[in-house]
Amino acid sequence: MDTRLDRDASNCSIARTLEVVGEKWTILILREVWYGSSRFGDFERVLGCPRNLLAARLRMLVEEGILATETYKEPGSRSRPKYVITPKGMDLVPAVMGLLQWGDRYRADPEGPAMLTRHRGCGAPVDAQIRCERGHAVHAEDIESVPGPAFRMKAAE
Amino acid sequence: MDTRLDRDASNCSIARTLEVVGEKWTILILREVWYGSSRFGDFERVLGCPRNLLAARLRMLVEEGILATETYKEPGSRSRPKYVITPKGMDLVPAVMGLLQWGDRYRADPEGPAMLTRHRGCGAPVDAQIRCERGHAVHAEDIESVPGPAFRMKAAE
DNA sequence: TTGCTGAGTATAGAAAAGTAAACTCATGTC
DNA sequence: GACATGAGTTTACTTTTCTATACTCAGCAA
Repeated sequence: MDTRLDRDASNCSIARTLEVVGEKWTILILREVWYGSSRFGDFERVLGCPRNLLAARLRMLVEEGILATETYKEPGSRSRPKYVITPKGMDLVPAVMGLLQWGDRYRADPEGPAMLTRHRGCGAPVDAQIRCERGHAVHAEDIESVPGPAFRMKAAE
Repeated sequence: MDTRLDRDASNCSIARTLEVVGEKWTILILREVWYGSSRFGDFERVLGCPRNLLAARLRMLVEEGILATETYKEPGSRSRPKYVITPKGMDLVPAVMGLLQWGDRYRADPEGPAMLTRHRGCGAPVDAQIRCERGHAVHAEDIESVPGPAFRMKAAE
């Protein structure tokens, strides 16, 4: 007899996001798209990712609507596919900025980061931060997590 | 002969962060810590994660300084270890908030999210966003990535 | 018509993760 | 002293993921 009064952790937005972007290479592919890559060969060369995994990840990202395919044509060659980011993909930027920022703080080279991110136009460095709807900057310790509409408990076994 | 004039992608803060938190279960363990779990048995029960992997991930998170061990004592039992988050671990919150937010937007149940995050005290919902040092809210499209102090090109092969 | 190129597919082997169960170890209760 | 408990470790096996390399395929060019 075992009364498990635990929160049902399968019903979680973090876990569900990780189902899409949690596999190896996926976030690094997106990073390369942000940095300007768009072709199969670009990703392969810069990332050193195996071709079959690269093909599988790109296919999945397109199916999920995070990337979309377009075509390009080099003079003297036939049309080939390229990959561009969609608005749904752009919405992953805050999460990846958070990872970037943590790495810059705790795992960068002694000289500093390899890439800097700036606000285009104003030129000032950018960072990911947490704000509440009223515009206050929120410290991580001041975030309160409360059950939402889809909150469920685990079934007893 | 192969002149690779590619950016050296190994020297990247995103990739380095993923080396620490990119394995399966790691971020979910941190989520449980934020939601209040601290004991080996809590994680095992709520996550359904295999014990050997759980032990390995906890050990790694402690080695990295993201979690720390303390002891607790139930009356009538001996002291046992528990896991608490460190400031270095709290600095991962913006990244995980970004993942949570994306999942809430694109992969939540029809009724809505399972958990809501609020600013303690003011009570307003919080979200991860990108700002520049001058305080402007920055759209993902307006982020410019430029080479930083540790920028390197790949060696030609 | 032979070769070249970019974008894949196919396949085989290695590594990691998942599953399940047994075992250890310290200490507190009966 | 015998047993219970939480926090692991160990072992054995299956499945999935990762890596590396070879192969295919379409169209352009010589």
